[in-house]
Amino acid sequence: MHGRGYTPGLMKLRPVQPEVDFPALEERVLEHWDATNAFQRSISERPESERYVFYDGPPFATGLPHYGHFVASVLKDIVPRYWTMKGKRVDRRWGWDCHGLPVENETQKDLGLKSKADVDALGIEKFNGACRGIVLRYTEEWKKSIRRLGRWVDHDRGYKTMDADFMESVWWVFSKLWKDGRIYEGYRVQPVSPALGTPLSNFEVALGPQERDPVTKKDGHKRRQDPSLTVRMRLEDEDASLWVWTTTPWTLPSNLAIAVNPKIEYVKVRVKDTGEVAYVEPGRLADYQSRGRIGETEELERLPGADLVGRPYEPLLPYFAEYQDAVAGKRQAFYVVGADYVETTSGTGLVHQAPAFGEDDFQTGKEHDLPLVNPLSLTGHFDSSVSDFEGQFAKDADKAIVQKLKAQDSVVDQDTFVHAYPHCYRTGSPLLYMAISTWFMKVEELRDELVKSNETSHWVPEAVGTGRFGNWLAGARDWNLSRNRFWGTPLPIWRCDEDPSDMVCVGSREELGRLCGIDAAEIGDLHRDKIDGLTFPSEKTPGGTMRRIPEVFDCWFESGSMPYAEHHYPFENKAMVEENLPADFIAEGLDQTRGWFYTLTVLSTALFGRAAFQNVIVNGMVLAEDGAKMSKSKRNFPDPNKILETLGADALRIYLASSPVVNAKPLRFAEAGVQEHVRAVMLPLWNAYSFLTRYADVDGWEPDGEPADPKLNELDGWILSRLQTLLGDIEGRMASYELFRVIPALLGFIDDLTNWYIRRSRRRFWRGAAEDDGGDKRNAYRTLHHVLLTLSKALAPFLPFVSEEMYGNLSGGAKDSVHLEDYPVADPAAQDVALEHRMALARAAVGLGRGLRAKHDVRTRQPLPSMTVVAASPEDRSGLEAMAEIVRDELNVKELLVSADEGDFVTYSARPNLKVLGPKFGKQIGTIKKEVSGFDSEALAAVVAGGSLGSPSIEGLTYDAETLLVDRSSREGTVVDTDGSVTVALDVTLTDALVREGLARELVTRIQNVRKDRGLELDDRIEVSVTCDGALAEALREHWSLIAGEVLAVGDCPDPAKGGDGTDAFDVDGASVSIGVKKV
RNA sequence: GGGCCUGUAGCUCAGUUGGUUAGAGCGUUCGCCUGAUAAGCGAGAGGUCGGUGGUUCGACUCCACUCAGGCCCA
Repeated sequence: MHGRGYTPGLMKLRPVQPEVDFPALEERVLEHWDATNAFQRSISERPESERYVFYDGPPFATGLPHYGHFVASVLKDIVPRYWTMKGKRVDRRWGWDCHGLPVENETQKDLGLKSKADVDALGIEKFNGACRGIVLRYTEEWKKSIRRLGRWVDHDRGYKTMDADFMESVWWVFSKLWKDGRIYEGYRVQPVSPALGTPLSNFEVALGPQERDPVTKKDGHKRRQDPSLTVRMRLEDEDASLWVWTTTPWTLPSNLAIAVNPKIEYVKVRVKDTGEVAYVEPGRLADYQSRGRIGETEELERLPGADLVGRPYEPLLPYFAEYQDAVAGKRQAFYVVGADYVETTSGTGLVHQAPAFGEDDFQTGKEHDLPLVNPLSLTGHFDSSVSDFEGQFAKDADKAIVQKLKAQDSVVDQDTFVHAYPHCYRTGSPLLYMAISTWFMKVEELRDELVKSNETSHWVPEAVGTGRFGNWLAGARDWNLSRNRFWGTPLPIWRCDEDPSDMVCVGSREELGRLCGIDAAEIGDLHRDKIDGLTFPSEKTPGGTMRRIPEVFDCWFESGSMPYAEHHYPFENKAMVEENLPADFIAEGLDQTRGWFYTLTVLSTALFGRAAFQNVIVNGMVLAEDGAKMSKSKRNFPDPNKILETLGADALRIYLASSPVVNAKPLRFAEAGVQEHVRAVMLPLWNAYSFLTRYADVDGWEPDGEPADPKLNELDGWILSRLQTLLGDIEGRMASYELFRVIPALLGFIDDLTNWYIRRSRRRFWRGAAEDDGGDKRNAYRTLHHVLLTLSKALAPFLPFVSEEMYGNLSGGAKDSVHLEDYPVADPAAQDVALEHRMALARAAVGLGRGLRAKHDVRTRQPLPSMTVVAASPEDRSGLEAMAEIVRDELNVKELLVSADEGDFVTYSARPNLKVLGPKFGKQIGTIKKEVSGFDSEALAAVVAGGSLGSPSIEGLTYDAETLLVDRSSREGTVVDTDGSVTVALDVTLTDALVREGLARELVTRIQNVRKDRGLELDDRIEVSVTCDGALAEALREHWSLIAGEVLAVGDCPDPAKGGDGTDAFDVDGASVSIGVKKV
């Protein structure tokens, strides 16, 4: 990058300014990657024997990428980059999901097609051509955004589910299931949009018009008014009727049974006016009567529903009367059945059953072996079996049906009924529920194996795998995998037009060609428009012609086939695919639990008897900042591309990767959150990097390849040890795929590096070159260089851009890209736990000291005579003594005293340690609390010293260091503070000499500020003039050499009485001073 | 309607087998430090841990019910 090539090996560091434009830097890095072919090389330079298998879950390209895709993409980039640097060969191929209803809907809209019939009229070929045309219309935008995000993925060798090779593999998958006996044809009651002439998915039903119920205030389907008809069905074995209620008169021609609840009580009544005898549920009868729909009745008998079960009745309408006949000694239909679902909240308590037109009816029909009659086409028109209404639309036929029933005196009551009812999301017309022929995969029989193979997958978070997904597998139902649509992979079933049971499942183009007697090479595309016309003579049925059934696959079947189909398995790459099952890693959103995760698992288990993936990270949903769904119309979220352009991809990546969203929780996306990561991570990191390069430049230091000595200076040893600790943390967290725990560890390290290591080491770098420091400065450079270079590698998977920039400069271009490097391995031997501990003590002491200064209003520039640190353990005391220099310097005190006895500074109070005492003395805790609060400081001092106290009232209880928690508080009137493990006491006595030294430091700060204001370079030398008097003047004279050294002033002490060209005036503790600075 | 998840400071989130005074970051107030830093440090204010009831010596934590939101399924 930066337009120059790297010379491998060590070289002078390029000085880097603290001002930085991350987005511009990232653009340069992207160009560098392109120029060096870094992505391809990151794969090809790793051995084929070390494969790490990644599957990309394919998105639809019908919309633009949004934050949800970004989250998944960040995960799908970090993990493969990490394992690549760990030496693995990680192929990453992009995938596009091309089929499915969203695409068809979009196309229908574009072409102005309202219904399935319109599509038929246009022709499948044209329609599919249009679908193909729009599927990939946003791919360029996707490629651009994904590239800008820094995700490395191969688009050129990507797969599309509409490619003929992919589709052929899907055929193979299906044919394997077919051969294994896992496919069957069945019926399923589905919502049908008669206007579209097609069944709808539940998803589409939910898209339909919604409205709030005025009574229950709950959202639901749009409400509509339907006819409410109560009819009489005449019993065959008694001169009495069954009263039955329905809101869908058009289903009455298909009535085959009446359901009662065997457990509830019914009555037989005589209507006084008419003499009619009828059965009905008594509560419902009362309801009819209270509304004046039925006159007075006389109760004849009470009986449980179970007594009605089995009784035969006359068909209401004649169209399917043949099912009255007994077959094998059993009446086929037109009798009363028992069904637990029958309730008494509406109707008559007796429910009309048309098994083809309702889920409950269908299930009841299945249980009682009722026939399935459906006289309606998918467009809702009666066929010839219902001769009186043939050709009429079902809903339109309601009136005529009611007329006919009235004419034959079958109507008890006619009314209207308002209820929530699903409507078509595209045409607004009410949906019809009817049993449709569909193709199923047997999944229920596979449940145990599914659960077993899932146990071999590592889920992040774990609870999704065991809970949501595990439960779903355990209760899995057979998978309806056919759709009555056009743009999809056709089901490869050819069926004989003479004998529907004569079927052939085709598993390849070659097989189809052979059957049809054409050259397989002529069969290119496999979409419906190309293959529906291919027929062949039946082998089994003389004279029969085999034609393909019209259904296409549920597109989830295709995405679940992706591990095989992306490689055109088994037609190509057979051994490779089989060796690489299951995948090492996949990642998708929580919404895919029942989607991709499920279909991958089902197919892998059915085909190969194992899980499809070893590790999976599940991400949560990205919401808008207001907690609502991100919505284009509401404009409640910032443009993703704009975030990338203004704040940069690195910041966005770590914002997402460290948020709860990578642990399957919802994230409220906030631009301020991204900004915060620029501030908290990117800038400090950059400033540390800039610090090193600028000082190295000023000093003429160059990386010399020599390792830093951890023993020479505690600070160096400490940060080197902390680096190892960080690497160990990252290693563990990446091994368990807990990415959200990586960035916080990094934040802690960056804080240690910038706010302690560099802050404390500043003077070591600043020290004049001539000064003899025993190699301390050189060691500091070596240390910081090593830390930042190692960090650039460790951060590369997470912050691929800034780490590339840092690596390029710090390594002298050892490799073309940091992403071609090996990941730094944590070395436990290089950790110095004791050193980390004593540095933590020192930092605690410094923190307390700063707090005391603030509390007693003594600024840090004012030197103080001494501070005493008290620690109980000898190890801590010697540790603090070793850190005395650092603590003194940071706190600006002349002397650091370390003491074992805190008695002079603190008083003790105590609480019982409930965790220890609770289980043993449960009910006596109240007494114990009272006793313990009575102990005075001196008594407790004995406990602190290792002694013990007996309990006055409880037998067998002694209070000691284990059973008591001792609290410390500073003694009245002392300048003391404690955080429990460390106590510090600050001596705030001031002498005139100390005051003068403090003033000298004030002068240093003022002069430095003037330097900064004038824009002088770090190493510019200056002449200083100062005008002041009194104590300030004395301080100036007394400490001139110190001041001059700090501000890089040359010459003798200026005469404060003379002044000179002083222009910047300040107030120091009420005294005025003016300062002039001139570059020499 | 069913399954699962979430609800803790103004905001984003931690909170280990139940244990005492519920933490962090951001924001806010006051003070401090600063020639790497766009930063940093210290102190303060800010909480009925969604609600109700239960188990227990003790509940943010366990149980039941309930309210609100989310994902999926029906």
